[in-house]
Amino acid sequence: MARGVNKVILVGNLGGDPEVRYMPNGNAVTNVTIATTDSWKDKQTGQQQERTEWHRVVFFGRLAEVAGEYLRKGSQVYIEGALRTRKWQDQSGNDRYTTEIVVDINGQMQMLGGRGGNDNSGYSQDPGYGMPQQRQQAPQQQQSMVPQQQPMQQQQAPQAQPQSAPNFDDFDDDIPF
Amino acid sequence: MARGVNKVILVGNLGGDPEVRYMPNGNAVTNVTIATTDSWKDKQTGQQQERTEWHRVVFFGRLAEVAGEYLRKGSQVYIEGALRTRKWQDQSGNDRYTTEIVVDINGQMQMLGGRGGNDNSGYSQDPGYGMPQQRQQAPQQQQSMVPQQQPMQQQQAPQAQPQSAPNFDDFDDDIPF
Amino acid sequence: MARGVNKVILVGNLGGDPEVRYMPNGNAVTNVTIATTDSWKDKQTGQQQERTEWHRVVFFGRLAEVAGEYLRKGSQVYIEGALRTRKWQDQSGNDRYTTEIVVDINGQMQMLGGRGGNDNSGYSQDPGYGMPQQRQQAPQQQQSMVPQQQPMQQQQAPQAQPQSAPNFDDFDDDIPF
Amino acid sequence: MARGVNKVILVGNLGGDPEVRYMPNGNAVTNVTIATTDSWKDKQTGQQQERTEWHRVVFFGRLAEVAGEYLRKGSQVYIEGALRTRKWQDQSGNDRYTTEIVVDINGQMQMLGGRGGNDNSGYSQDPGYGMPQQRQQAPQQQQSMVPQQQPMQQQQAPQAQPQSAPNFDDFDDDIPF
DNA sequence: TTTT
DNA sequence: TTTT
Repeated sequence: MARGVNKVILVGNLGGDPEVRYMPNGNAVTNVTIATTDSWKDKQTGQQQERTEWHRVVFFGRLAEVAGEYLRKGSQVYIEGALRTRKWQDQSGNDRYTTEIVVDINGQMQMLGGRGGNDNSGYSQDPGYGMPQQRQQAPQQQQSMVPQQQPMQQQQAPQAQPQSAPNFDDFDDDIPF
Repeated sequence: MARGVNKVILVGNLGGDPEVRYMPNGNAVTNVTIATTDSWKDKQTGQQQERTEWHRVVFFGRLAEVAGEYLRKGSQVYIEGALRTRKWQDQSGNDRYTTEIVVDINGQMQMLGGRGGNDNSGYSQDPGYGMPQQRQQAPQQQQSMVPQQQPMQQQQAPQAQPQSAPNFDDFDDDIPF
Repeated sequence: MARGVNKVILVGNLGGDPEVRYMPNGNAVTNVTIATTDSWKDKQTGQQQERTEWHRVVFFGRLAEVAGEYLRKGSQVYIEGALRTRKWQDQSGNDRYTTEIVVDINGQMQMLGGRGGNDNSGYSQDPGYGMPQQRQQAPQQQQSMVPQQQPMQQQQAPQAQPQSAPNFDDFDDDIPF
Repeated sequence: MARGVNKVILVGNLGGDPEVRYMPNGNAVTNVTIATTDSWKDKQTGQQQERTEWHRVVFFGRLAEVAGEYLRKGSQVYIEGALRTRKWQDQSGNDRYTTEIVVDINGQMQMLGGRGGNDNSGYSQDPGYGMPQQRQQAPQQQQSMVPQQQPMQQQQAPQAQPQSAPNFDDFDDDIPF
């Protein structure tokens, strides 16, 4: 069903809580950023160097639900997905491109470790891997309200592809990454 | 040597001949674009759909030499590398971001099949996998001249990191991808 | 759906034509062996060394059909699957273990290159990637007859798991690999 | 340097403490077993099914030292390596084959989570990821003594390959896996 | 047993 | 811009 292979494997930590949106058809789409850090010794100076790479990851389908429910800022996660570069227009009408890792039915997600990041629950107890973190309000209800009133396709309306990526309308400026 | 895993695996075809540059220290840096195509049947219409993804791949070190010498437009290739998002400024001074797959000493490259793409040599004979394609002029000499006169760091001069990505000063406009 | 990740990625060549069997329920199961070759320079002697690794690969489901139809001895292929070690008894009743790479609905298979291996058709023309190689008899009919008369589960009959591996009852001795 | 790709990626937990041996040249070789568990819903019965796969992993070089020092029974780990099937003789002189995942300079290892397994230190405090677990005696000294007096090749002496896997002389019988 |  |  494909000519070629397009595969990304990441193990890293979430830079913030997941952002869950709902498509008009009710399907969840969850965005996270994942940091991977590389360190090496500089050959010239002998100094230890470090570089953190931030990855935009978009979950679709069932994994979008799971990611939204179980992942939190700081969570360590294994993901497997595919690269996709989206074209969009900034407010001056210039074409911009953003590359994301799409994790859908063909991908995989594994929560790692037992300290599932920051649960923001006010007490430090680790609810544990495999045990859903309780939120004050059911995330499905709470979050599905907003995007249904204010659908995602807003900026990308003319494109209207089935698998189009969500907008990032909560970014302060036109630099999505 | 790393906190996390940042891995990309691609199997696809080159969209054009490799572009080999040389760093001031003589190291080669080779850029290619690789297409991967996904196809699926639309659930609504039952129509066969197709989407081609284009990936920017940057080879460093020994693989930069090999890629420049053996790969050609159309070549099928397996690569393994890491994602890196580079920040750069367009001519209006706005920050832009480009995501590439870096293939260096930690990565891998495998030429696939036996038809090593288009050799542009004027006759259709396939020189074969494992046999260097002769060019009119030795690539090392021809190409190493230019960047040594006009070094790559031009736009990124203030940064001067050992692992900084090459500039793309031959692009006609400010959209690198 | 899984605790952990169990993933194998191979690019190599088939050591022989695929062997297609059919389960009592009509599902195909296709076995191939794939060679991957590693070469390196011996640090002591400076000699070029080479080691070929042979991998048992078992396709299930749709990919079993595709592999049986399109792959041939010598075909270059990309596969992605999972490791599975099967326990079996040799004729002395001793436990033996065989490790295979299972490529099922969670896996992937990509035919590479354009020379799809040896087509055994008596002329050297390459039937081409994406064009089914014609056999003398329809493989489905021809091959589905035999296993239905003589089902695969023979030795493993008591287990009868849906995803149990095929027997290798056509091996001359008790060493399956 | 290779024809083909031979890559394994695992995320799982150690079934026991690592076993570190030292080659006559002083290089460490560390063996662990890693469990990955797959679960799925049986289509017939609707029952949740589970299958644990055990993988033999052999670390060489620097990662052998790191694995021996930081990993413990229960540790969650990401590894990337290559498949290798070793031939050996059981006590009846019959050929046997064991498939392992070799993690050497070309591979990768990442400790996951923060609870680095059981540290056997008598108190439950987690020494933390990235902080070496102190042993009563320096592992290098303690362990390098024994294998130098009693080299690894013992059972496999006739083979004496540089990269031969260590014996598992603490297994009760001749079934290495 | 493959391939280059 | 590639490939089938």
